[in-house]
Order: sequence, then structure tokens, then C-alpha cells
Amino acid sequence: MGDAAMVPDRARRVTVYDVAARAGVSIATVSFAFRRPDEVRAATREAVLTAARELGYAPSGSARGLVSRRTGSLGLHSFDMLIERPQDEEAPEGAAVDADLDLSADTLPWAALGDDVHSDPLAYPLYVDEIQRGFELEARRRGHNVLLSSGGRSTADVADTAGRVDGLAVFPSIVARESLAHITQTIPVVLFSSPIASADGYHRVLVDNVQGMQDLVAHLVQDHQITDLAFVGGPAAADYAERFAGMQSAMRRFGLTPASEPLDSSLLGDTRPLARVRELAIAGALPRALICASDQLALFTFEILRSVGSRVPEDVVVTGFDGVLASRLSVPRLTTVRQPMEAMGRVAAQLLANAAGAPPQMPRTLRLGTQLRIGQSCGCP
Amino acid sequence: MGDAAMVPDRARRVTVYDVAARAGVSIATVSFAFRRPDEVRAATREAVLTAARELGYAPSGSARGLVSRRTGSLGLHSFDMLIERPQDEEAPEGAAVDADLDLSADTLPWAALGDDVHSDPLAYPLYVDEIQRGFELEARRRGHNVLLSSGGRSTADVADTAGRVDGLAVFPSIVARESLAHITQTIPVVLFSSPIASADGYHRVLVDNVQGMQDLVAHLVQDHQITDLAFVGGPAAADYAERFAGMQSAMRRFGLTPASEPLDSSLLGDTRPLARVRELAIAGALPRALICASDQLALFTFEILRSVGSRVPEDVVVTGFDGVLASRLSVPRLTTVRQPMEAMGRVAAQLLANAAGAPPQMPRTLRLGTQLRIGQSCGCP
DNA sequence: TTGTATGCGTTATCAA
DNA sequence: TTGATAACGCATACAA
Repeated sequence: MGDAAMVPDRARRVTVYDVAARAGVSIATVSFAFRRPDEVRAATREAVLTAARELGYAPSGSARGLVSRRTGSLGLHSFDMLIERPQDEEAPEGAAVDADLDLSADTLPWAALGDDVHSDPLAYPLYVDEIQRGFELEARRRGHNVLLSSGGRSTADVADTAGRVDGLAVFPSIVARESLAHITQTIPVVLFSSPIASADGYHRVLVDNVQGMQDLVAHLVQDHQITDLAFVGGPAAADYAERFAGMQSAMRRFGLTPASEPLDSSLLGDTRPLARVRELAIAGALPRALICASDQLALFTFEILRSVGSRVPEDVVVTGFDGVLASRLSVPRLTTVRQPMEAMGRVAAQLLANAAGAPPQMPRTLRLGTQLRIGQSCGCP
Repeated sequence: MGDAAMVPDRARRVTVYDVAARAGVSIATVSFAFRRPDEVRAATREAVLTAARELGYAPSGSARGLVSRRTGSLGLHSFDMLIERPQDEEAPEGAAVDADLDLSADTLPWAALGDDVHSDPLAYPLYVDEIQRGFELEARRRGHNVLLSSGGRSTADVADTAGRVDGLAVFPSIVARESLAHITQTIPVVLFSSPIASADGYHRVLVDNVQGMQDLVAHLVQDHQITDLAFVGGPAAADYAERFAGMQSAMRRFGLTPASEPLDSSLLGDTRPLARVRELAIAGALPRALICASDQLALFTFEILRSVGSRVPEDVVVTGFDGVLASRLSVPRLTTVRQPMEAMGRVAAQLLANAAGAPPQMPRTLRLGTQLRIGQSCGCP
């Protein structure tokens, strides 16, 4: 049909060639004008910059990354399961989160937006959010962008992400370790809160769960004279096992004999979590204190107990671990062990930024301190 | 010196060539094995995949992006000012946020981590966090990664980001519009909460500030019989001006005569914000109701009033705008207009995902509905 | 089904 | 100071 050659084809992105043509110089000069401005005559530079501006030129990150062999980004990968929000299961009333919003009209009434999601402040923010925040902060400080990715557990998904970043931090996942196993040869990888393995190639950032539990147990035993403690949470999860072990050793230190198994091995993802706790609560057979593996588990325990008429802390003492925002807003306020989550993110980013580009280094495991945070759920006034 | 050719050079990333060599096939076959697995004989595919796994191969995102002409990422750009957290000004006690963490030892005690930052739950999360959350969610749904970037206001910083993504969403900034002006020719750009301009190339996602103010003023006038309303907040900021205008028109609708200027034109970044409010409070000359341009401004107003002994809502009614989490935790709870922030993020991502790759389209301005959220700060029980 | 060859847009090396 | 040109690692059209 008509000759389209006269119409600037804006489906193609503007390149150095376009800028060079417009400014009447070579592509090398265009590149120089941006990367080494003072090695180019002022007038030439201006001409190039002007042409670039007029054309809306943005240098291709892909091309730059290809030649420089670095992307300038640090990745933060979550496996899908972590992304789904707890509320998603309960059928949302308004617009479903997994449906497209209808953008055909220019005005979207409130009712079409499904904003109920955050109606419960206790559900927000979670563990990952705070770590992510620290990671962003530190990456930015060091001149890196942050690439947020997620995906299934397949090696391909992870490798895809790995190919886009100079370093990768990964939230814990039971399956993470295998699918990542080999990419540590390629880029530095940090695992958060992942139990230490013999000698794989991962860097690790985790908290001192054992010391944290020690502090918590010491408070309960010494300040509240509680000797009857039981653990809630399945040791299958990331570092819950460490916390359980920490509790056991702390109890022994006080001359107590810990159970060899958790009282209830639930994980929050289970179909009917904390069933055992509920049973025992109904039977009036709970121990004096429930040491929960995480804040979320502890807050859910609150609900279970409330539903069967048990009071915290009068009938049962409940503690958590993490120190998420929600734990400070609950009634009673949760006694818990605060993880320095922002610092975890920052440490990870710093580790990656340092290691990026260099040949694989001796993987490091950094362990961060925690702090006991006393609320009322332990019986303190 | 020695012949380094024999030593696998692990500073170089593994490429298709390496995999091809190891698997005894051509590079095309390697590519096929990943991208069109069923057009490759099973045995060959296995050989390739195995070689890839053993080598820790991760396909270069840069190279893929170069050939496919798309990065697979959507960008979320913040100008620096927005990233700095309010607390940063007040000299942090622990480790400074802008210093490196000391990673020389493998154990980092709590005291070295400066975790005090989040000690005030009211400071978290902010406006941007919630939008970001929605953006992530939607981008992921559509198979895009999210690139978080930040930078100064220079065209170069923004162009750099623009070159790395298929579409870009930008938080409001007074300077944003000019530095971005030309890149809309290259990739789709969405501006959040940015006042409508004649006909630039930006898509816009904003809320119906006018209607929101209408609802708020109606509540104060009709349900509380308040006629004496004044606006707090500088119209220099993004959509604060719209909110002020919305308040004015709402007042007129009720037969009231609004002031032509805000009572106090502070912005939170000012050196001594809300000085005028404080003066008037001390003089006992405040109007019955202060309509603040944002929740953060309103919560800060709480503090000012408390410091001079004025009570909310008995002496002065205070309202906000945004509906951030903090507004629900304050005492008294803030009466405010909730913005559907997660939806804003989702809409932006959806807009970008749809527009990515296509030639520039007619820019759209989408306006989302708000919801009045009544607390006690207006005098409701 | 697999291999060869080309181009994606940049940076950098070397000449001019 | 500027221009021509060769990688960078991948996907794909085309051959075999």
C-alpha cells in the first residue's frame, strides 16, 4: 500500500544510529557523548545530547548489559507460595485479585477495585516486606537496581532470573536449594534463613535463633517461673527447627526436660493448622506456655484459644518469633523475639554487591543478633 | 606466564557455547532445547539440559532482551526524595542507615544493626509501599518482573531506567515531567497522582480527589454541622491542589464560602512544617476543622496540637487523606479518605503490560474512586 | 531434527 | 577529536 518509509516507525526503539544520523555524527561519538563527555568537543556533545533528547533516546539496557557483562541489578526472588496473601483463600468479595481490572472506562468506582484486602492491619506487613525494604535501600545505596522476581520451583524459572541480575537473594523455600544449586557458579546467591548445609555455594544470612530462644526461655523461666513449655510449629519449615532446638537446649540449661517433639507441628499453610492446639485447649490440657515458631503462628494461636474460651496470658502464655508489626498491635501485645529484618535485607544486598562481578568466593554465613521484645502475652503487666 | 587456557575461567559466565560444547551439539540446539523443547529429540534435550545444569548455565537476560527487543520487566521509579524515610533526619542512634554494615565478622550483634528504625509503627507503611505492592502483584500476574529504580531528577538517570524496562511507572515529583518528557515516545509511561496536563504522552493513574473531598466535607457539614473548615497543606505538591479545590467546591455547594488560600501551606519536607497551625493553636484561633491534604500531615497535626494542649476532636476536628495504615492506628482514629492504593499499582501495571511493545497509544488518564473512612477525629463516637 | 549464519544495540579498540 | 568495526550471547530464518 502506501509508502510507510516516510513515517517514523515508533514501534522500533530509538537507537544510537538514529541519534547519530540526526546529529550528523557516528555512533561511536554518540556513545562517547554519554559515557565520556569530556573526550568530545563541547559543540558535538551538545548536538548529540539535543538529538537524543528530541528523539527520546534511552540506551538499551540489554545491549549495555551484553557488552559490559553486568546488568546493574540485584535480584530478590520469591517462590510463588510466599507471594500469595493469606486472604486470597477466602473468596474475595469485590474484584478478585487474580482477574483483570476492567480498564475500558476512564473512571473506576471504588466498588470495582476490591480494596478490602488490607482491611486487616494485622495481616500487613509480613516478614518478607521488611527484608525487602532493607534490600532495596542497600542496593540503591550501591548503585544497583532491584529486580523483584518470582516463579515456580523449576530450575528454568530460577535460571531465568539469575540471567538478569548480578547477584540474587532468595527467600527460603524447601525446594529452593536444589533448583539453585548450580547457579552459584555464575552469580553470587544469598539464601535468607536457610539452615546451614555442609558446603554448598550459597551465602547465607540468618539470625541467631538459638540465642533468641535462649533469651525468651530465660525470661519465661526466670521472671515468670514457668517450667511447662511446649513448642508450636513444624520443624519442616526453614529455621523453625533451629528455634525448636534452641528452646530445647535453653530448657536443659535451666534443668528442665524438653519434649522431643513439638506439641503441634502445624505450618500455616496446612489445611487445618493448629488442630492439636485446639484439641488440647478444649480438653484443658495445654501446658502453661506455648512457644510458637513465628509471630503469625502465635497470632493464629490467639484466635484458636479465643475461640475455645481460653485467655492469654491468664490460662495460657503464648510467645512468638520475628517481631513483625502485627505482633505489636495485637491484644495482648505479643512477647516475641525481634529479628532485625531490615538489616537482613541490607546485609544480603551488601554481600551481593561486593561479590558481583568477581569470581566465586568462599561462601559466607552471617548470623545476626536478635532482641527479646516483651509484651503482655507472657504475663508481664 | 602459565597457560591460563586450561583453567576454566569462571569469571566469565557460562554461555550457550559452553553448554553446546559439553553436550556435543550446536548452539542453536541448546537454544531450542530451552525455548521449543518439543522440537528437539528427547535424548538430545536431556543431554543439553544436563550439561546446562552441570555448568550452572543461566541464559543471559541481556542477550535475550537484545534480540527479543523486550526486557520482560516493568519499572517502578522513585525520585530520591521519596525514598528517604522521615526518621533519617533525626540522627539515628545505632548504625547509620547510610553507612556500610561491618561484615568482617560472621556474627553481627543486635546493637550493630540499627534496627530502631521501625520502632514507630505509625511511620510504616507509607503511601508508596502500598502502591508498589499492587504493582508487583499485577506485573507478576502478567509475567513481568519488577525493576525498582531510583535516581536523581536528571534526564540521564531516568533514561537509564527507561532503557531497562518495557514500561515505566513513576511516582509523582515536581521535576518528573520534564525529565521524562521524551521517553514516552519509546516506552509507555504511567504517572501516579500527577495533575493533568494539556496533552503530553503520559498515561495517568490518579484518584478522584474532588469526589473524595466532596464526601468528606459533606460528612462534616451535614453530620457534624461544621461550617468553619480550613485546609492544611501546600498546593505545590502533586495532587494536593486538587484536594484543596475539591474542598472549595464542596463548601460552595453547601452555601459556605471557602478561603481562597490554605490555612497553612506546609509540606512535610519543610524545615519547620505547620508553623502557622501551631501559632493559631496557641492563640486559640483555629477554625473548627482542619482538612489536611494527607494522612501524614494530619498525624503530624495531631502532634502539634497535642504539644500545645489542644484536643482532637473536642477543640479541633482534624481529617486526613490517603487512608494509610497509620491512620487506622492513631488515637483518635483518623477520619480520612481512603485511596485504593493497591488498585492504583495494579492499574498502572496493567496499563503498561498492555501497552508494552506496541507503538505509542493515545495516553489514558484513569481516575479511581475513593471511600470515606470515618474515625473519631471528626467527632464521631 | 540439527547446524550455519545473521542481527539485535552497545561499548571499546584501533585508525584516521 | 571522531569514525569504522569487532565483540558481547542469544534467537531464529534458512540450509542441510
